[in-house]
Amino acid sequence: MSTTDRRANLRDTLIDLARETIAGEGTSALKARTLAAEAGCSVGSIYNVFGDMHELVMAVNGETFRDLGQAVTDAIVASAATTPTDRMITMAEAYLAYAAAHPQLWRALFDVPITETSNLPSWYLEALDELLSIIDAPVSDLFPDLPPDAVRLRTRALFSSIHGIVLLGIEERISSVGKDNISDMIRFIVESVGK
Amino acid sequence: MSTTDRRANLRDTLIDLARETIAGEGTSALKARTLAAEAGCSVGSIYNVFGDMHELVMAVNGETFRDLGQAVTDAIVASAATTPTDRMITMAEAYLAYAAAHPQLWRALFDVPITETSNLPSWYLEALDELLSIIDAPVSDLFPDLPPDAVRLRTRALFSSIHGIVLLGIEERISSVGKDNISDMIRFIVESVGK
DNA sequence: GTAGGGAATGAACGGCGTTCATTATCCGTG
DNA sequence: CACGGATAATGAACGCCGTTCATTCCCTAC
Repeated sequence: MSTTDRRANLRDTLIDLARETIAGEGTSALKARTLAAEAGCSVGSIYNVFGDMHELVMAVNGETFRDLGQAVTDAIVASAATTPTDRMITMAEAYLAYAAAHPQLWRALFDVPITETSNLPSWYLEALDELLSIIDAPVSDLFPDLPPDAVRLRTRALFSSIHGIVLLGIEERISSVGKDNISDMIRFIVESVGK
Repeated sequence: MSTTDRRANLRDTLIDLARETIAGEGTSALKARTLAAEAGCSVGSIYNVFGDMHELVMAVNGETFRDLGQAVTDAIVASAATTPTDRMITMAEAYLAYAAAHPQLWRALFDVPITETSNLPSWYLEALDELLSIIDAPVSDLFPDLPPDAVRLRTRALFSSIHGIVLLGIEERISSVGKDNISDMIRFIVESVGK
């Protein structure tokens, strides 16, 4: 095995272990020394692969984004939903299901520091853009006369709304709101938009 | 001045200084040593007043919550909005305005760790509850036949939606979405709900 | 076999929140 | 006023963190 291969191997190993830790105990539980011990390498080796720990989290997030997009797409393909509203509901429910199934990984997606948008990797905005473009389809069907920018604005509004409902819903799931309630809230908003 | 008074004074001083730091550079910029130097006391004294730094942030958040609620209430009182929909829009715009004016203080409200809901102070949930009860009024007017629980669920959905739009909108304000766009998204959602 | 260079190493650094033995201060009592 | 016990203030020290870098190791090309 060549040097390059081993390096790529270590990269994959680190990402896998990091994802496991994040999924189980959250981003803040990810420690360089612990990770190095788990991976069977030194702390320094981590920094030969990633510039810093944050970059590693972002690498995990990249894969999480792909998974999430796939989950939403799969849900649409698998469903028999026909009307734009039904399709939007299906997507939103898939989003909720993913967040509920992998709360810590999902949370890590939006835990990135936001001091400067410029230091967000470009693929990050592109990944979100891709997610939005999936939702564009039913929104566009719902408002066939609108130009693409206007459709995208409504898509953004809809996605942000669902995101907010899921976010606040999941965070205080003990207090009052159960998963059924979150579902009801999602349907209320989406159905309101879909006439 | 009695011991108790000075202690209360120190408490207020620390909260004020902490708010200044958080408002200017964010929660993560709040350091015990720096704060002690600014307040003219030792690091240990901070821990005589607050159990830990997190508790201090929560104290700041408590006042921020009051401010925010007041801002929303003031907006309603000042406006000539009559229809439920107009009143909801007024509230949502006030929420956006507050978040835009004090982004770091507003963000700190939702940066609390969420491992256990039980360790969230009860006044925290009550403060959010109070905010929701303000919004209940127009929602109840809009759906006069609904029982209080159902109204509250729709209120929650609406608030969460606006929150999500403001959250994602403010975070990437450089990239694409301007404040006007955020306003448009808010109106789109609220007006959809308001028929 | 060997020289060169990139990769691996882990001790060390600086910064953090938090603790706690020590010191200073207050206040009710004799 | 004097004194003693409780209470508050202090900041050095502790443990943990991410990150660095002088050193060592090992692979590869000649």
